[in-house]
Parts: sequence; C-alpha cells; structure tokens
Amino acid sequence: MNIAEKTEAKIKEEIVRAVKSAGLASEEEIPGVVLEQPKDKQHGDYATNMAMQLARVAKKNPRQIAEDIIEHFDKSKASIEEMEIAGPGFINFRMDNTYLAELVSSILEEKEGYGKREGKRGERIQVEFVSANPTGTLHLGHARGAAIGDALCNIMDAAGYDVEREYYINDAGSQITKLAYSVEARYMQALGKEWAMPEDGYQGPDIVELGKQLAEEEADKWAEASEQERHRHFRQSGLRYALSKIEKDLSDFRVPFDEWFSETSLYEENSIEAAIEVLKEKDLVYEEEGATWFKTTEYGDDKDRVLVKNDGTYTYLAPDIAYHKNKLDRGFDTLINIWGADHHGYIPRMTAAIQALGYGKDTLEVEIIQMVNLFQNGEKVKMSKRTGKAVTLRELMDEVGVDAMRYFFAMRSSDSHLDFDIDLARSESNENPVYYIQYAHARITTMLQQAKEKGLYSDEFDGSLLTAEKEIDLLKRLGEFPQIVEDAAVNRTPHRVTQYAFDLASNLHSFYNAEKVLDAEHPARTASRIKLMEAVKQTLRNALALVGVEAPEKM
RNA sequence: GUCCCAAUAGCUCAGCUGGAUAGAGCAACAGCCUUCUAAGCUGUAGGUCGUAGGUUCGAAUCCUACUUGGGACACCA
Repeated sequence: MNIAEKTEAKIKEEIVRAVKSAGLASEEEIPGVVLEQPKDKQHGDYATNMAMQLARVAKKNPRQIAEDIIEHFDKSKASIEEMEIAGPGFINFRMDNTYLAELVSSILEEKEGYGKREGKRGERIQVEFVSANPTGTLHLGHARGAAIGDALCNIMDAAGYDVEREYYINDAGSQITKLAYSVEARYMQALGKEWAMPEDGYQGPDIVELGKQLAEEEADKWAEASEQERHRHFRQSGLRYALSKIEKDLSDFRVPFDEWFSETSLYEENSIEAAIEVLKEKDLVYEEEGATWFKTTEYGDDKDRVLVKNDGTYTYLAPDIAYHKNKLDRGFDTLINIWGADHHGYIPRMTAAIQALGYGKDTLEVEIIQMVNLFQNGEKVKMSKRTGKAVTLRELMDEVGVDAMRYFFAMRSSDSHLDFDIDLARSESNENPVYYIQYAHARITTMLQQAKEKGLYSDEFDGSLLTAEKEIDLLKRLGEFPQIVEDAAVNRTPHRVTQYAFDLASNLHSFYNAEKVLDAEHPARTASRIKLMEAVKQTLRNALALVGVEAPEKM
C-alpha cells in the first residue's frame, strides 16, 4: 500500500470503529465508507458522508450523527489534526501533514515503481487493438486506437493486471486476394507488360513501388509461373510488405505488441469449423435459404447473423468467433477489444458469441474510440494533401512528432470525438499541454544541475521544512498518483493520467514562481526542496511514460 | 424506423461509478522578468450542466420521454 492509501485506510478504519462504539449502527448496517478529497481546500483534506448515509438506519439527523462520530473518533490514530461538521452532515478531516513528508523519500526509493501497485491482481487481461487490415497504411483512426490502447495497457500493467497486447492480422479475407492481384498487376506493369489492375484494386503509390521492387529483385521469374503459384507469391509479398510498414509505423509510434495473431492460422487449424461445431452442439445454428445462421437473437441481438454464406464461404463473423474462442481458450479472464466507432454495431453479435461459447457477457469489453478531426489554421482538414486520402499516422507523426500525438490522442475520454489542432500540437508555447508538462520536467532538471554546480546539493531531507502553501499542494498532488493510476486502470480511462500529468506540471510551475529552491542562506531547506523536486521529476516521468510521452532533460 | 455515443463557460474538454459554492485550458480583461528557463506565474470576468418529468436527505452524474449532432444498422471486411 502506498502512503495515501495507508492514510485513507486508517481514517476509514477509525470511522467504522467510531460508528460502532457510538452505538449508531451494527456491523452489517454500516455502509462502505466513502472518503473523498474535497475540491475546496476550505473543507479540509478528506471528507466523509457517513453521517448522511446513516441517517436512515440510526433514525437521527445527520449533523447529530456526525457529532457522535467525532466524539468517538481517535484523531491520533489517523494523523488527523482537526475534524469538523459541515453542510448537511459532512465530516471534514484536516491532516497534520507530517504524513506527506514520508512521501518524498518513498517516491525516491521506488523510482520508476512509484505509482505501480506492489502485488499482482492475478487477473489476466488481453487487449486487442489497432488490428488494421494489412492492405494499406495506418491512418488517424488507427493512431488514436494505438495511443489509447498502449496507454491503457501500460496503466493496467502498472495497476497489477497481467496484460497482453495483441494485433489481429486479417490476412485471410477477400481483401488480401485483392491485394495480391494488385501487386501482381504492378509487378507485370513494372516488367513492361500490359496488365490491367483489378477492379477496385489498391491504387496507392506504395503498391506501385512494391511492384517495381519485386520486378528488380526477382526479374521476370513470376511472369512464367503458374497462376496459382504466382498468386500465392504475390499474396505473401504484398502481405509482408504491408505488415512490415505497419510494424514500423507502430514501433516508431512506441506501440509494442506481444502477439501478432494471424487469421490464416485459424483456417489452417480448422478452428472455424470447430467453433461453429460448438455453437451447433448448443443448438444455436440453423440453415435457411442456403446459408448457415447463428442465433444471436438468443442473446439480445436485433437479428440472427449469417456464418456461412450460400456460396459456401464464411462471413467475417465466423473467423471472428473462432478467434475469440482461441483467445478464451488461452485462459484470459477478460478480453478488451479496442474498436473504431464505425464497428460499434458488431458488439451485440460478438457478445452473443462470447456467451454462446459459455462465458459471461462481461468477459468481453469493447472500448469504442471515437473519430478524430484534424484542424489547421482554424479549419477542418479532412484529406491528406499528398495522397488525397485520409491522413496517415506517418504523415502526422512527421508533422507534429510522436510526443504531441501520443498525448493529444490520449488526452480526451475515448468516447468523445477528438478535435486535433495541428497548430497547437506543434506550437512551443504554454498553450500546448505537452510542452507545458515537458517544460516542467526540464525546469527541474536544470535546477538540479545548478544545485550540484553551486554545491547546494545534499542528501539531507527534513520534511518538516516543507511548509509553504505551494509545497503542500505539490506534495498532495504527488500522493494522488497511485490512486489515479488505479482509477484509470479500473475504469479504462487513460485520459486521467494525461490530465494528472498536466495538473502536476501546473503545481510545479506554480511552486516555482512562488518559492525559490536554491537558496544558499537556507541550506537545510534548500536540500529538502531539492529532494521534493527530484520526487516531482520522478513522478512526472512515470506519468508520461504511461502514456508514451518522453520526458526531456533539456528543452 | 431501430440501436450506440455525445450534448457542461464564447471555443475545446474534465467532473474520480449520487455529495458541499460544477472545474481546467484557450480566447477576453488587469498585473508579474537586475532573482533557479517568462516555453512560466498571479488575479478578474464568464454557467438555466440540451428540454421536461421521475427516483431521494441530495442529481451534471441514475431512470423515462423528447430535441439536436455524429455513427451503425449486409449472405462487405
């Protein structure tokens, strides 16, 4: 348990004890203790609504109950300096602040570990995200999914979950066949042959490039090969090419995966038939009009869905069910899928599949990522200037940098649309939250360097010297971090961490302007403040790392 | 027509699973550099939380209906 948690646990424990010894309620009647940090400093460091919650049970008015609780509360057991009743029956706690001093040394001991939960939860979570078709390049929608997915994984990992990141490669469908024919055509054209592109083939310049490359490397050896062999070859080269581009984009975007799962492997292992067989055994499959249907309506879907079309081929749903069965067979407790907003209509049928396979409907969680709108010069940019198509991850990365992109894409709740202002993301000013936060980190670095140069640096630390208002604010903010990580993980809300980094930076700048750290006349206080600065620096780094943003030493 | 998401300050958004006088940033206005990075700080102003009901000690938060915006409703992936 970290310090903030310990402190809160002590207070909660003492509240329960006080309620019991005041005879207000029996053990079972006491509701879960709600302890919150009031927004308004006037209301102290913590507050509880216990008295209001007990109003019905104890049949007394809340203020009277609050008085009883305070009377039986042992302040010394929970580092409380003062308690008071406020409003309709809140009990406000003011801490004696000595507990905050411990925080600095504990952060400096834990280093990268500060904010991370000590033990594991023993819960295995798989997060599948991005999973773009390997037929083209990643665009902005994928980029936001990647940024949020990676941040969520980092955060959940820090909060003690066992997290695995997976990319599902759709390498079996008809779009890959289309890709193969497109590569083939470009290859033939590069050899100077007349060869028409397939209808609605992939027209992008990268395929033209690939065709040329293949023609150079392999000369005309495939022009002579059998159609089947040739097709298989171009399918593979096309796939390998598209995938390697995607991998490169993602790794430059600092988004690693543990597993790249191939759809084709499901066919090779007959997993799709096996999955359908499971549904059949449960009598959830029927034939109609030459097609095979899955009774998703049994689980609340609007209509049943087709698994096998009347031409004998699978719909996308069939391999998807097999894929999710495969995931479940691997023993994950929870599957999290991160999907673009345009896929939200598939949630009911996938949830139906999960239940049909014998798992609870909460086993699958789908996080929907809303769309991104780009803005430049105050106007909405829809199309890429270069390609005339949707703006790619690569283009924006080149334009604004990874840090800005990672931060901006994760800074808003994923279920609200994101307006991405290119000018703001590039601007080196206080309006740009990324620069604002990174600047705080760089500022501290400079102070620490100067402290050493001026011989003011020492390992002495005396928390009782940190009493300025801005120092206390800063300390309290530092203490919140583990709880923020926990909340962000449990609620799947990575934007809380970006928000936190911003708030911490804000406290730092505010402190910086109000108090002087390096002061030769007060060496003891200077030394203690330096330690505080190191703790802030560490916490900023840790928070930024969770969302994939670098913390520069100098700017 | 059905379903999902959103609606909070002029703009972009938070609001921690129901709490006190709803918060930030930008924009506006007024200030702060002979001092550790002004890429910063301080202050002022700005609100019928889309509308109407309901649930209860208490609602931006939960429920219902409606309005507006976006998206989804294939034997396409």
